[in-house]
Amino acid sequence: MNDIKKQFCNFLKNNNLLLTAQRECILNYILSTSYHFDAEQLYVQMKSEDPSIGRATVFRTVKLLESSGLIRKIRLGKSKSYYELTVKKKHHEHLVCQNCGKIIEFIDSGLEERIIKIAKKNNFKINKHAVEIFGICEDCFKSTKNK
Amino acid sequence: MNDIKKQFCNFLKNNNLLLTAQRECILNYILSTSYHFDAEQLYVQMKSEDPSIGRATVFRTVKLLESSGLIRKIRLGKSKSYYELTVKKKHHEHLVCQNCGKIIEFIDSGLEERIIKIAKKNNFKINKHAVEIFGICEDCFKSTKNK
DNA sequence: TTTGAGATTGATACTCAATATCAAATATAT
DNA sequence: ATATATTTGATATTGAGTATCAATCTCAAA
Ligand SMILES: [Zn+2]
Ligand SMILES: [Zn+2]
Ligand SMILES: [Zn+2]
Ligand SMILES: [Zn+2]
Repeated sequence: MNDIKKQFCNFLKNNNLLLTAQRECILNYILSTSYHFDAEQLYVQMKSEDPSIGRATVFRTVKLLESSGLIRKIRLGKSKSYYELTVKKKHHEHLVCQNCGKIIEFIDSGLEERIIKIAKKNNFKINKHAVEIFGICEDCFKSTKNK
Repeated sequence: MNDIKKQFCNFLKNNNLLLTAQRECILNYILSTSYHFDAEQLYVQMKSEDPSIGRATVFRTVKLLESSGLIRKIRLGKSKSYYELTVKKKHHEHLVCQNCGKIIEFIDSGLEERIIKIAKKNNFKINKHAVEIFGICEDCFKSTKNK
């Protein structure tokens, strides 16, 4: 069993929860993909692997995975929640193209430091933060100009 | 008619829309308050002033006001959308206490500059951005420690 | 190995926020 | 007045997520 799975098992044990077949199956799947996903689309995927799995179970497991810290919720400007692994990839934020929907990830330590400073200045015990930038990506901008 | 109202009227004219009694009434109300609100709570308020107003009209008008740039959408970590005036107050971001729900507004020009730089570096034509910091406020943290 | 308390499941119904539909009412231009 | 376009409110519908609950599973203790 790899480290990430162990981490989830520990989380489960610490909370008197069990590692069930469904939970393991979902964990395996999200570890195998490494991009943004939402609970409904994860349900459809899991359903195709095991038609007996229920929607509620998938939604519940996504919550558990978020509580465990293995995934984090992102919004991407939509009404539903998206999620991404917090492990296997550095912490980053997102640029969202309002024209084509493309998501560009970026890492900016200056930005992260500023956020920590702001929290400190306000005596705020920071837990998480969300930074999202919306606009028009380079490709979309170019193709608009060409018209 | 004040400047802000004129701005909304221009927006309406430019889009072949009319300034109706309902729209004016809603505009007046949000100009008179200067804090975060959501569409449903605005509807309840407007209903109390004019019981004949419909929910759909309020939700539609909130959208119009957002398109016009007079208000902007913020999330505050909830599933519903909140809004706030973009005029009469400097652009700011939010700290959200996950314990008591308190919202702390802050202005940080360094943060704003970084965001603009990041967009530029990615050749991204920035339109808007969202920065929200979640955690525990000073008061909540103190009262936790005292236990 | 049984037993039983507690955890988990999937089906279903439900909530909540927001949107779509549409006929009636308003406004505007001629 | 008449034709055209916009807006309205009631209602139904969607979309995302949660609550309920009887049936099932797990596992430690007897
Ligand atoms: Zn694009
Ligand atoms: Zn990402
Ligand atoms: Zn607090
Ligand atoms: Zn604010």
